[in-house]
Amino acid sequence: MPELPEVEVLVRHLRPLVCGRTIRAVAVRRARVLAPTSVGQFQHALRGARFTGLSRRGKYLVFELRRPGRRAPLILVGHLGMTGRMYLAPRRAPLPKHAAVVLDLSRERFVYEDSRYFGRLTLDTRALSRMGPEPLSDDFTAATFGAGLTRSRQAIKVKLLDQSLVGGVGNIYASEALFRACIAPQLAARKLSSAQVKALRRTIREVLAEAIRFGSTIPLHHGDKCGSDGLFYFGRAAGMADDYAERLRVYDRKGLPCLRCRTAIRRIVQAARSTFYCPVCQPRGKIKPKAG
DNA sequence: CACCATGTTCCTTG
DNA sequence: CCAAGGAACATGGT
Repeated sequence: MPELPEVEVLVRHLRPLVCGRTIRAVAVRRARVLAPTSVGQFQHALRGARFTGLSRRGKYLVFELRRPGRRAPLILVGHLGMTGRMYLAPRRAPLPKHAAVVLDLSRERFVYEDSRYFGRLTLDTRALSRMGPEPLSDDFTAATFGAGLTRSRQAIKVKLLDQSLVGGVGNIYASEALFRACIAPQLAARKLSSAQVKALRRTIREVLAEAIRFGSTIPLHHGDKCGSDGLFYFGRAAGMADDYAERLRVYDRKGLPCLRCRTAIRRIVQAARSTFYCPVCQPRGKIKPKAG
């Protein structure tokens, strides 16, 4: 359930639930998700610690904890990979098959499950410092963004995914932002005009902010049962309200008519990921003058 | 069996 | 040193 908006919604949901709670016991069922932190380091650091804050950076969750007798806060970094979920569950509830880390609080427990184990829950904070500015903050300027793009020959869609120029844009919203800005995903990053850079900066902020707003209106039911975790609405889950259909305008719409011009949406593969776009609204070359 | 999947990192090559 | 491309990671759904 990745991408920035889903993480933002999750962080807002979890913050009041975890803050103030103390970790009584730490169970690691899949050591890989802690890497490069070892199981021993992880358990030693977290046992007895109390959650004092939770924020988001790009697609990362940043937990802040305090330990008795220690001044400095402890930072715990989470990432959901492709299939991760984090939630509080009753202590007696059965653990899911792919529970990776379980933190015992007093009457409940914090569960991090991830069927593919691509996510992380670690003390290593290096990924945070490598990431570009927050797309919704004032740090994300057209000037900085444009300067970064100028140095890259990569296709703009691929460049957006590497997180270095702006943090938190994933595969779905990269296609969505490019569609709204009418920029072809194959266009080399350095070839964007300054008008296109400004437009893309604006549409990135727009699609992310809209998705957060939309996600905030959906009730979250995590934990056991209800196979539809409230956070999977960003995928192609069934039972979605109608406004959902309007949210994603190109992603996963291969062969369907473009909502702007009715041309069939195309799917291509870039850097081993699907990209969806409208060949008419997002032209690669110069826009030809209409020939009669 | 085939192909697809919301992500990141590491390795190789130029 | 840097940019770019591809494999790897691991599991489940269609």
